[in-house]
Amino acid sequence: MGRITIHDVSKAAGVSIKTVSRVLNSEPNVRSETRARVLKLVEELNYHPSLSARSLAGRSSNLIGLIYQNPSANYVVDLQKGALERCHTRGYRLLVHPCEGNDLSSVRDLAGLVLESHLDGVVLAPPLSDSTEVLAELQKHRIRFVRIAPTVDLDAYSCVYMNDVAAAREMTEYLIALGHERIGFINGPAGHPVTEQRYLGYTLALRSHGLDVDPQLVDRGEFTFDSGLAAARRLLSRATRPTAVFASNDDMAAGTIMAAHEMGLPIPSRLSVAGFDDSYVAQVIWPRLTTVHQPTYEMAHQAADMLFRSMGDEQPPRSLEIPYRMVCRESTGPRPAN
Amino acid sequence: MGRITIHDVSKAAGVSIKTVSRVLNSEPNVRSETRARVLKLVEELNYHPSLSARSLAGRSSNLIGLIYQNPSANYVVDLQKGALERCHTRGYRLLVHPCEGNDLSSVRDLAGLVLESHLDGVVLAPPLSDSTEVLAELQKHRIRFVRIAPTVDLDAYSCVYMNDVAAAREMTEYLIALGHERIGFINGPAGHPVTEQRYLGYTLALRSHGLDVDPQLVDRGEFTFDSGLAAARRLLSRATRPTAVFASNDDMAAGTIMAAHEMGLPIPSRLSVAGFDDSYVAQVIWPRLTTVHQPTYEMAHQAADMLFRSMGDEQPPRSLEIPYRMVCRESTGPRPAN
DNA sequence: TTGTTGTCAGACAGCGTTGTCAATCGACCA
DNA sequence: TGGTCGATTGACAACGCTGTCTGACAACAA
Repeated sequence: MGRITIHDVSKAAGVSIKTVSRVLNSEPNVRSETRARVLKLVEELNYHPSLSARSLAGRSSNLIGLIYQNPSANYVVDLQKGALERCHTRGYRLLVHPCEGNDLSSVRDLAGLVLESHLDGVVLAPPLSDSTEVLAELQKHRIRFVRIAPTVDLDAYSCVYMNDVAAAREMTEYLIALGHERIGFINGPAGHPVTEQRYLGYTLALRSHGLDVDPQLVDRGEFTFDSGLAAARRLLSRATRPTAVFASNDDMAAGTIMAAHEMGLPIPSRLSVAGFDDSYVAQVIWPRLTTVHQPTYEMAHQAADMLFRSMGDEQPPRSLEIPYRMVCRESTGPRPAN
Repeated sequence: MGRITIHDVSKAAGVSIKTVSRVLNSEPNVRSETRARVLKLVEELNYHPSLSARSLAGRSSNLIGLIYQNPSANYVVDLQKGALERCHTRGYRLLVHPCEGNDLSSVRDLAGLVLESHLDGVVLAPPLSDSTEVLAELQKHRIRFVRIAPTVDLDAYSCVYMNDVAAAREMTEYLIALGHERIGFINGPAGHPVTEQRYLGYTLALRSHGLDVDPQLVDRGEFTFDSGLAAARRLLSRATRPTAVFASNDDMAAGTIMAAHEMGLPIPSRLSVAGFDDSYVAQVIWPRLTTVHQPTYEMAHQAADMLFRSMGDEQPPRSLEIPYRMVCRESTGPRPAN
C-alpha cells in the first residue's frame, strides 16, 4: 500500500492519466462531466500529486526561495509572513535560506540551491538585494528574482522598496519641530544599503532647517541592541549632550532607551528617542517608541506577488514603492527647557 | 544551453551515469582515480544534481518541514534557526509551514503538504505537538516526526522538551525567597499545552511554602503583549494588589511592565515582574526581565538531529529533556516594606 | 585448466508527472 | 454523402536521477 498516484486515479475514473493531469491543472477541453468524476475520485482517494514529479516533468516547481543574510529576527519574521501569505493563496511553497557570509563560495552555494531545488524564483532581502555578485549569478542562470529594499539599480532589476531618505528626513523634521536642535544620530553599519539613505535623510533635514551636522552627535552601531546601547552611552556622555537621539533602527533605539535609564535621564522630558522600523520591540518597550513604520510585511508580500505575476503572462512594474508611515508614540516630546 | 545533467558529466568523464551517481552519493566500489576524475568534472561543469529527480527516483527528498501554528514571532525565529543550522550541516533543506486553524481541514492540508513535497520528516512546534489529530494523520502516512515541547505522551512518540513545571516552580520559589507572599500569576490561554504546566509549577511552589493560591491573584492572557497588558491592569487594580507578578511568558511580562509604568509603580522597588522564555524582548526592555531561559534553539536543533538520526541506522532516544536556566535580571527585587 | 571470489563499471527499468502529437467523435457545411 | 473542424481524449516519450541486475576483469585456489 504505497503512494497514491495519478495512475490510481485514472484507473478508478476510467480515463487516461493525461485527462487527470488536465483536470488537476485546470486545463481546457475536458468535458465537465469527466472533470467532476475525476475531481470526485481525487477527493475520495485522497490523492496528492507529487511535486517532485511535477517539477521534473513540467516547467514549474511551485517553490520559491526567500534568501536573507543575518538580519534582525523581527525583520525576517515579517518578511516571511508576507511572502508566506502570498505563497499560500497561489499554491506555492517557501524555502527559506539564510545565506551566511558574503564571500564567493556562499554566492555559488546560493546558485546551487536554486538549481538543485528548481526554484521558480527568489525574493532577495537586504543587504543581499544590493550584492552585484548575487545578482550576476542569478542572472547567469536566468533565475527570476525580486529584490526587497535595494538602494542601487532601482530600475535595472525588479524590486520593492520604501523611501528611506524621505522617512529619515521626516522623522528628523518631526524632532526639529519639537524644538530640538542638538539631535544625535546612531548610524547603521557601513556598507549596509539603507545606512547611507537614512543618514542622508537626517542630514538633509538638518541642513534645510539651518542646523549643522555635528560629527560629535553622530555615532555608529551594527543595527543590534548591544551596539545601540554602546553608541548611546558614548553619545550621551559627550560634553554637548543631544536633547534627542534618532537611532536608525528600533533595536538601537531600544539600546538608547536603556542607556538613558542607566543615566537617569527621563524620557521624553529630558531626552527624546526615535527609532526606525516599527518592529515588535517598539510597541512593547516603555516608553513606547516613536518610529517609522517600515512596511516589511507588505514589501515581501508584493515582492512575492511580482514574482508570481512575472511568471505568468503579466508584465509587472519594474519597481514598486510602498509608502512608509510615521508612528508617533511616547518616546519623543518637546525639547527640555534648560 | 539548458541545465547541466548527470549525462553531461558522465560523457565528459567517459563513464556511465551510474558511476557519476556512485561518486555523488559516496557509494563504494569506485576506483579512486575514477572518483577524482568525476569530482573534477562536477566542479568544472558546475554541476548541481536535481533534488526533484533525486527524490523521485530515490528514497529521500532531503527536505524536512517545520510546522507551527501562530506562535510568537521570536519563538518561530529561534526554532527556525535551530532547525536550519542542523539542516545545513546535514545537507537538508527546510520547508516552513504555518498551519493556521486547528480544524480538520488544515490537518489534512498538512498531510497533503507532506505527501506532495515528499518530506522526509517534520518537526512539530507546540501547540501542534499535542494535537492527536495531527499525530494520527502523520502516523497514518508513516511520516517521521519529532515533537517540540509536548505535554502528553512523552514516551509514546519522540520529542524534545523542557521541564516547564520545575521551571515555573523554581521561578515562583525565587520570588518567595525574595520575601514576596502576594504573587500574581498571568496564565496562558486555556488549552495550550504549557499553560497547565506553568500554572502547576506556580501552585506547587506556593503550597510547599505554606501559601494559598488566591484566585484573585490569578488572571489569564493569550501569550501576547496586549493580553498581558490587559491582565496586568486588572491584577494591579485589585484591592489585594500583588507585590510580584509572574507572567507565564515574556510578552505578557512586557505588558505587565507597561501596566506598572502606567500606574506609576516603580520596578522592582514597588513591584517585581518575572517572565518566562527569555525571548528577545526580555533582554531589551527596561528594567531587563528576570525570566526562565527556554532553550528553544537547542530544542529545535536536537529535534532536527533526532529526525536525521532516525532516518539513518541509529535508534535515537524516544525523548530528550533539555535543561532550562533561570535568568535573574533587574525586574525582580525584595518585597517592598509596606 | 577450471572454478571462485571480489572489484569495478555499465545497461536498463522505473519514479510520477507534463508536453507533444495523434486519434476519435460529433456536428456542421457544401 | 463526404469533407472539415473543434472538442475531447489517449499513447508515449521525456524529465534527471537511483536501484537492480548483469558483465568484465584480475587474482587466487583447487
